[in-house]
Amino acid sequence: MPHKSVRQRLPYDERREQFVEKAVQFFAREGFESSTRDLARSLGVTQPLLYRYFPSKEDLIREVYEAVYLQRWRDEWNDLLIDRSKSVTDRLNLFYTQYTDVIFRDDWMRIFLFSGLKGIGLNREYLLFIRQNLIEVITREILAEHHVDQMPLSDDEIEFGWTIHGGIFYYGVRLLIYNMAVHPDKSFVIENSIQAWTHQLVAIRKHNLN
Amino acid sequence: MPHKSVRQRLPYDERREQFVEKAVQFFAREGFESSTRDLARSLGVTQPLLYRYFPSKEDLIREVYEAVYLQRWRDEWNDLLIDRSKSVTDRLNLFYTQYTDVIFRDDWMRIFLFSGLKGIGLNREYLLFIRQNLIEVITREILAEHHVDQMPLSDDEIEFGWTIHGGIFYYGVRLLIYNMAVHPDKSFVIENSIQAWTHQLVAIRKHNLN
DNA sequence: TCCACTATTTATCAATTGAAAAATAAGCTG
DNA sequence: CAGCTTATTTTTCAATTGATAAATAGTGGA
Repeated sequence: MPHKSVRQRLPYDERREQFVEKAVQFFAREGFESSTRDLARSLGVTQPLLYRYFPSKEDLIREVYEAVYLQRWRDEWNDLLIDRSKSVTDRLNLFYTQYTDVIFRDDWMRIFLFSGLKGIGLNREYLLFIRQNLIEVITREILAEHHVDQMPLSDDEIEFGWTIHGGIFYYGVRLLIYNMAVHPDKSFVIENSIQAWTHQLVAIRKHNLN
Repeated sequence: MPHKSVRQRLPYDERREQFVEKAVQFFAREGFESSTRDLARSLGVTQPLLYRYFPSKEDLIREVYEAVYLQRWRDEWNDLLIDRSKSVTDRLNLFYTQYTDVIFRDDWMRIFLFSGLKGIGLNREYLLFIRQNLIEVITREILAEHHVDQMPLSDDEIEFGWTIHGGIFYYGVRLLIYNMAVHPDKSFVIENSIQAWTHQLVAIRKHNLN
């Protein structure tokens, strides 16, 4: 009974997608310094096959970044955040619940941190995106709801938004990177962060009005 | 004119200390996957010399962790945080100013994140230490100052402490890992975080008293 | 059924890696 | 100055790495 070398032959596009998808999980687990041989093994193919689809390891990694960062933001979130038929608190609760469902995953978190340490440009671009589409929008909406939106946003107010956002993000880091025993209820963290955000932000603005 | 091979001969302990110290900076800059040859070059010695002082690269890295984590906490901070001759706000301001002076450095931040991603045990130990010596202590002190310290600390209250602490920590991540344009005034972040901490913590306790 | 195309594997290379063994030289002690 | 100790370098190895070239085998079309 000869061992048939089961050679799975897939269409180009299908194989390529499969590679990127699995590479996300693999590199998140093992880090980007892991070998292409190990990656190929976890894919059930031989290592040179990777080079039919990606000219170099670096190119593959770039595709991994793009798959993680750029393809997981939902455009509907932009609309949700400025939907004034809901209270800001409701909007923020809804948004952060969904957003953390997406980013509080092992692959997202680890690749975000791995790529940050490697000094990848995509990382800074993503954070710039977050600033413009999250921090600034939310800050504006909170101030509007409290009728203190006569003046443009200040650096102080933006910075405090980052601080709160970072607090929520850090919950994911403790949970997924450090495997700590965090509060079992994610919504507790979100609700309190939002409450602190609105309260403290209004205090900052009123303080700076003088 | 022959090129004299300047062979610097140092006492064992001195050379060893030098190696660990410089290795901290090197690995923070280049990551732990960098070669021992590059490290040796940056030290001005040959690569096999490292193996006279550390049995393996892994052992050297472990010493780097210890140098970064364990040797930078100041015992006086434990006293400062419970010094009730000062207000909690003053204590926290003072503490976080000094603490962030220590950890908001390229080597500390990057090694903390690198080692976290590699799943090193030391990392979790450090966070346990932070919980006991920071989060819990601070939470207790805030509640005492507001005369609502009749009941023991709850998970809710601890978790919120982590959220605020994480917000401050994230400022360092944005500054040193992502090289972003953060608020130029570190003390602004600290002051607002402390204010949000005390305010929201008391709110949580009062809410849970019902 | 045969052929052409190409997805996949086998075989291989040069560079880099962590690590060990052997050779050398600095510096102390007498 | 002789001689011993050991810090440091030179030499070398086997394993692993990213990557390429050649060989092989599925698959669809004529």
